[in-house]
Amino acid sequence: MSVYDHAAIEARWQAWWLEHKTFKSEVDPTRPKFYVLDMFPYPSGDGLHVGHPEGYTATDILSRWKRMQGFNVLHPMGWDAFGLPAERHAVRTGQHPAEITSRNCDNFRRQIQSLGLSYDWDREFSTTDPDYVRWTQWIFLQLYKKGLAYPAEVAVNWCPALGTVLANEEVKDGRYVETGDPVEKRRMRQWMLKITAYAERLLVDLDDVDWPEGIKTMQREWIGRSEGAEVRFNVADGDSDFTVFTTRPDTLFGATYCVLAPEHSLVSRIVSADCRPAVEAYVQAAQAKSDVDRADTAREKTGVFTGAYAVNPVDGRKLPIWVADYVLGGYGSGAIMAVPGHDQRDWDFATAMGLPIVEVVSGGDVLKAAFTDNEDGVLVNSGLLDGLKVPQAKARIIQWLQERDLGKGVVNYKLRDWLFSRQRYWGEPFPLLMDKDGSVHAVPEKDLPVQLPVLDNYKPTEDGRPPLARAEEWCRVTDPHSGEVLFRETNTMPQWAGSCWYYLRFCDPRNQNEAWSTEAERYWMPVDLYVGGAEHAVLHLLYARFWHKVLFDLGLVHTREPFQRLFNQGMILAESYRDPRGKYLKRSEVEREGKGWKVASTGEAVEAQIEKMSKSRLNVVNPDDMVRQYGADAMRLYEMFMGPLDRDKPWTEEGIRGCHNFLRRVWTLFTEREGEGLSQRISSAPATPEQLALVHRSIKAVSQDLEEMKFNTGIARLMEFVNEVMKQPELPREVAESFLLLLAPFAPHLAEELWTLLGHGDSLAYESWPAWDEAHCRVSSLEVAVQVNGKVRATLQVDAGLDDAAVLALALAHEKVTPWLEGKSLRFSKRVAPGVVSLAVG
RNA sequence: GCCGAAGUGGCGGAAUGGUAGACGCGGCAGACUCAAAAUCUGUUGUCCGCAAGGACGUGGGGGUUCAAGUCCCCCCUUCGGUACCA
Repeated sequence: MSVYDHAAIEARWQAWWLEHKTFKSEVDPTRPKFYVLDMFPYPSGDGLHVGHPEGYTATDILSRWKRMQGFNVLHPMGWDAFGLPAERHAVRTGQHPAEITSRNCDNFRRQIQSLGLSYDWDREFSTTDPDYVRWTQWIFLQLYKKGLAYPAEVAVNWCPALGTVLANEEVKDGRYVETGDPVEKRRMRQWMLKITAYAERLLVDLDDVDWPEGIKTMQREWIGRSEGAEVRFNVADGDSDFTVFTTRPDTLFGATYCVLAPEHSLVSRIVSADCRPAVEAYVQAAQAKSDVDRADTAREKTGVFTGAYAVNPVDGRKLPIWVADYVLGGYGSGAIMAVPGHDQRDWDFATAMGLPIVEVVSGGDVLKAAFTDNEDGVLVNSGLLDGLKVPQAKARIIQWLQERDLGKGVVNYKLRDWLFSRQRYWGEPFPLLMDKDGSVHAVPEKDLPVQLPVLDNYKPTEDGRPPLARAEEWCRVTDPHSGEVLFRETNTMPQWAGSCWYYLRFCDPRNQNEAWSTEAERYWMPVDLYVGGAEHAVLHLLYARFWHKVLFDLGLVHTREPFQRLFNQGMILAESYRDPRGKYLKRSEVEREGKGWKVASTGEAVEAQIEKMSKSRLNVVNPDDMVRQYGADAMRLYEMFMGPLDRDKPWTEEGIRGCHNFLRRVWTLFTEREGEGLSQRISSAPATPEQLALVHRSIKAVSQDLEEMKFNTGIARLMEFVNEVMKQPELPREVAESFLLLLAPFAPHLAEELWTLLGHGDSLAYESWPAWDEAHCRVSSLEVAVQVNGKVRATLQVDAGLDDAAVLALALAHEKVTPWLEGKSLRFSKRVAPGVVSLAVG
């Protein structure tokens, strides 16, 4: 008997697939398409860890399965290769980021190919390829021409540690989400994309995609639509006014003061002389306050009176105007009317400052807390609104305001425009030129791509301008027509740019004349299944949807949404070990001691915990090691066998060993005999009814599990099949072949090898997926459990053809059942399922 | 605080309202072996019992049902997301 030599088998088939371009796909209108896409990786210098291939394996299994079902499968892979790590490396070493990137891509490709993933490698590209950058810039120009890209002097999130600005979405609690570096506010001229123009469609079209509800909810909350009204307030004894946004215009009679955000432009104009020092101090302090501090909702509310009053448009009452930082400058109009009776924040503020609280919606006790019910509450103390319920009162007052031109119903969004420029080197240059007056000129499309200049230093300039400003020659361009000297934009695009449209380029990646052909886009799009981590729930997925909608409006794509179905795989976790001082230890430095762990060299007790894999925790598992020891097929199998794809799961080496054992059992099943070749167990005899039942049930179960992406239970079915046939002396050829086809998507190398051993000359990649026949799934006899008052008291073996009445009679007469019925009256008796009889006595 | 997901053996996990724990890991026993490893076979929720068998058991508490891990109500814990958005 030969041994299962996974290394040789896997090398042979990987070479065969590459050489024969087995997984090359082309537009073919005669066949149905299936576009299955992985979120492409940033090729870091560390290479893959075993978390990456989880999603890749799942999509690969589906790709292989869909091919066997006759689909024309588009399954591409590429590299999201612009980004900061390569740039930092370049700053340190002086090497060009492109060199580093290209090395990393080679490594990622090697690792991915070593897993036998069936990508169409003819479609591979990197977002940093000039050929790709050209079209990224081209799309940017389309946005620019539509007025969706504009420069603005804005308060930005400046990260001193990185020397660049960040998008709102990249900052949380005043820190950069990736590194935790603090972020501060600065005013700078930046390029913005008008994503807010698409807020409503980005929200509404979520209804039409098959995404996890959680992700949809996160996007909806990020967009943050709220319906309300804008109301204009005049400042008493002056000629200025300001507008507030409120979702509760019905409570207008309950407003007892107004608040302006510290940033509000009106503050300095209306402040009274005696209040001015206090207000100016407060505004300054608010500006100096870090985002971390301002984001702290638990802290006491603060604010100062301006000395000015606003006039409530509904009743002419004078309301004091305050400045407080609980009102945000960037949302709505940066000003509110405060209704402490019915808004908890206003209530807190009013209580702290001794401002009056008035009840205008009955149902609560506004002395104790704000009453915020907005459905059944009835308006009081509100003139024309008295007696109305909240929804009716809202409609009524909006109408009243509109008739008098004092306000109007509006919809507001939390979503802000997308800050789209970065002060970095390793990104796409903007295809834009500035003249002396500061007017912007688009680079003609024929001159794209605008390539990055070569620099000898990738740091920002001494005076804080982006690295591209170092390339003085590159920056100066002479207009061929006017002879005028123009200056290039020295900001670059954020890393999100490249990933906003790569799924479209994959449809037609070698097109030299356009970003993609209509033919390819119409055939392949939309992406039928998109698999990746949930960490991109808002950022990438919102940005890509935005670009896609712009492209849709331009007639360049034919679907409203790019990703029809989205699936988020869970995280792969791993055990990590810390000594009593909290220092992390490698797996090789610790050993088992009873139920716990100890340091191998010193015997000191060690704390073990399951955590996210990371370099700093010393618990990263490298797929190269796993492939070497157990093989790519075992690696793939284990990634899927660990548990449901969407859950977080801990990696254990025992687990992958188990999957390796299973594959070795399969190998043994087919090859066990003296010498080489096929096992004598494989027979030409026809399958018995029992064998047919086994194989047809397996086909059915595996097919249904694949349909639902339940890979773990699908693999369990394959294991059950092998456990069963291992007990039998013969394995009919037809049964063996069906099994190999079921195994093929999961463990393709071994399946190919054994397929060949059975005498087939070609790859099984395009063999038909086996079909099951319900008639064969049936068995001649089955077990029936008999429950008495919900507890199983007996099981009987009955002929499958027996009718319910007969089975019931057998159950009632069974010797283990009768004692439970004695002296009781039968209240319920029924065969409630093929395998269950339920009896109730009392 | 709010939104979302999840709590099942020693571990990863399985289970259209119908025999809880499939499948795998780990453990135990046996076969093979001079021996070990590998492999194969059996066994393995907990408690009581020699056994037959019984009781208990899916985070906790109620409820619906002939029947609840699954459906309903309340609560606890963990993990993600979000946070003064008027």
